[in-house]
Amino acid sequence: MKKCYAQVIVDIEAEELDRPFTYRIPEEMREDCVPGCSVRIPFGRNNREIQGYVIGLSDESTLPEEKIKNLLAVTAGGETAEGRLVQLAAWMSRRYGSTMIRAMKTVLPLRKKVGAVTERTVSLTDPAGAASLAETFEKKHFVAKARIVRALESGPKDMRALEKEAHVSASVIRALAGEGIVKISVTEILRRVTEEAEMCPPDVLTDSQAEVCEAIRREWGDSCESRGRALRRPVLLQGITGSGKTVVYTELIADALERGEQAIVLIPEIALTWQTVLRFVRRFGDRVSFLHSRLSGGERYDQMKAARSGDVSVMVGPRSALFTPFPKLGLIVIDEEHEESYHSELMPRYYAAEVAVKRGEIEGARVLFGSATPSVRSAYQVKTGDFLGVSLSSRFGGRSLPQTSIADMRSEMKNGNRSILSDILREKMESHLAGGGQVMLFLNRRGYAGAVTCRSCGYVVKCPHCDVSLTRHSNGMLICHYCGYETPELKSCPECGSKHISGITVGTQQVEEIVGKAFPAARILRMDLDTTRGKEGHSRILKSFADGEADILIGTQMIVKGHDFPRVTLVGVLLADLSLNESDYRSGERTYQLIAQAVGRAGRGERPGEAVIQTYSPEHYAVTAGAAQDYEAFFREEIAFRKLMQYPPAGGLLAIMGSSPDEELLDTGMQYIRRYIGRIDPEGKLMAIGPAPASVGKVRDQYRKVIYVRNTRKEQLIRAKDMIEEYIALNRGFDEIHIMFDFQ
DNA sequence: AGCACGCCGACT
DNA sequence: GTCGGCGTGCTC
Repeated sequence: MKKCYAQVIVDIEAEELDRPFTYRIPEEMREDCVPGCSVRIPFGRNNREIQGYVIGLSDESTLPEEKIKNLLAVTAGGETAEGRLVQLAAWMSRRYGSTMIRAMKTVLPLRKKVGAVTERTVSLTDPAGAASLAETFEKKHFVAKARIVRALESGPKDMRALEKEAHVSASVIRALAGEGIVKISVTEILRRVTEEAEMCPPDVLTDSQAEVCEAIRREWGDSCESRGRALRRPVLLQGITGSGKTVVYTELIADALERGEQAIVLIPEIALTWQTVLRFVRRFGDRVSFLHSRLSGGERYDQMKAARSGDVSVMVGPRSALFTPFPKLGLIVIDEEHEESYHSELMPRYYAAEVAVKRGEIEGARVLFGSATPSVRSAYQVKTGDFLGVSLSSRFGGRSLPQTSIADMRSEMKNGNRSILSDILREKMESHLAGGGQVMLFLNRRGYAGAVTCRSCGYVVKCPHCDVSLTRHSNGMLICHYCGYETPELKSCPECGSKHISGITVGTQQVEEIVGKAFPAARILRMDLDTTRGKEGHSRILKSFADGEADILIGTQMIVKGHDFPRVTLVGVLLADLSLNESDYRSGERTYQLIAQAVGRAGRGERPGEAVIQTYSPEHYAVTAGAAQDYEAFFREEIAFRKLMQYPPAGGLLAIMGSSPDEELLDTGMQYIRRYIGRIDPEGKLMAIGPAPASVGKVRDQYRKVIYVRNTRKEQLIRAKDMIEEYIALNRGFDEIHIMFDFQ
């Protein structure tokens, strides 16, 4: 049957209207009317013509036929920033399998909240004549107007406060404003950082920075004017920490501004990269604005409005800043592209890097990724030629990479050293501390939960089918989260027979105690969730360490990100390979990134740095390549593994995640889906595994199970997803089960 | 948000 | 009667 009704979101900023309205699609518009397009619609009693966006189509409607109006016209929707964002939302809802409404809410700036921040103030145009004015109103029995004037005699008032105080509705105040008796002024609540920051002239580029800029401009055809809105390849800029990626971003942003275009810069976490933000502000002044998690809904909304109106041209922020509605977006930069925070955990579970490429396509904007340790997925895109890869090789100021040594904890154990510090790390700490250098000890806590390893030989208990490590559950069973394989807990190591096989349990606190005993004279700072609680907790610790108030800093992930400590000469990575044990196909990638980042912290000042990596798997490529900061070597091994196992990016992976308070119901439902996949794919081309318990099997009394479907071709997976969705919609048995799809 | 509808006191 | 301010409710 022909789809003849459209669900339309109305382009009016009011909470009560933030829901779909049904319109009839005239015969001649049925072809053009697709989700994501914009339409002209009659709205309200007077049928005034306004803009709307189609979020879905349907064959029938529950509304009485006479209530439904016809669409007036269908337009492409690419003319306004909103129209293009709605197109993007339509793509996202297809790509990530969410509803269109969810995608729209992600993409469009949220509507202003009622009673949120004080924004409008009302004042009298002629305060002196207030008393007589009020009297004339009272004589005419204009009670509401008189009350307003009386209330304003004492001075300007906030609009909402005035409404309450004078017991009037907004319409009366607006009427008075229309007569010119009061003035409604919108208060500027945009936060400006410019005043705090001195403006700086453009950086002087090093040779290698200038070269990289030129290569990128050549690729995008920005040096010769004539390439128009052709599709431009995204660029992956690889540069080790300290090589000056930010300088390159700044240059290319300047290019965009010069063309009269705007730019978006995504950063992982504003608190951790405040320095980077300040650099943009120093260069571009009040043309820069930024988003962060502390902003209220209203403030966020105002930022977006400032972007649309052209008050700002550069938006810096976390992944949500990707949806800034600029009139002519010219460049999207994603800094530290490999960071986890670019994956959304809410529906739609989008991946910012991927959405950025799509937005670039829709807007005709250039896309630039930057990272010291690119995600395997982006590096793969460079290999296939979808991205251009460029790299900044030399470290700023010609400083050399740290010297690294790998400490094999298995032989330490054999030699009778059961401590968490290897002999070599202890020796190096002694000499560096004696030489006046600072030491950072990085405790890798990733994969801490559940993985079972042998302390003698480093053996990790893995699933025989999936090549990921098993997780220990409270019932004493070891379970694979990919295929559901189960085996009872081991009493001794199958490799060497040692009894020291268990989950590893070490915290920063224990490390602090041990280090304190070994180095009684050293001043030690510890940084983890316990010590950083409270306002500005962690920047305070980092600052005091940077100021030289301590000799040793001990911490988890948070100490290796983004901070510059020029006096650190030695970095120790404890339990470097712990993250290898995560039951996830990306564990090697995470391990490499953590090690490479930690090693990169050493020797950022004048003196050369050293790093010691303690590990149970000294021969693993993620460890050796991480120690050498050799991305190429890591990537070669990793991509071979992914290809062999058909994991992304070599193959597509679709996770079908089900949750329900009823475990049995959930299990039958997921089994049905599994069987249905078998039916639509009799040849077994879709490699489905599961259902298995999700990595966290139960959250707030909701049981969770997952089915993985793998295939080299993404389109196959999208098709399968669509069919499964239909199947679920048709079967009442799924009413009590919540199903989510996640493409990787 | 913005508009019409209807209530109600006041005035030709 | 009817004029006009003022609050309410609805928008496919």
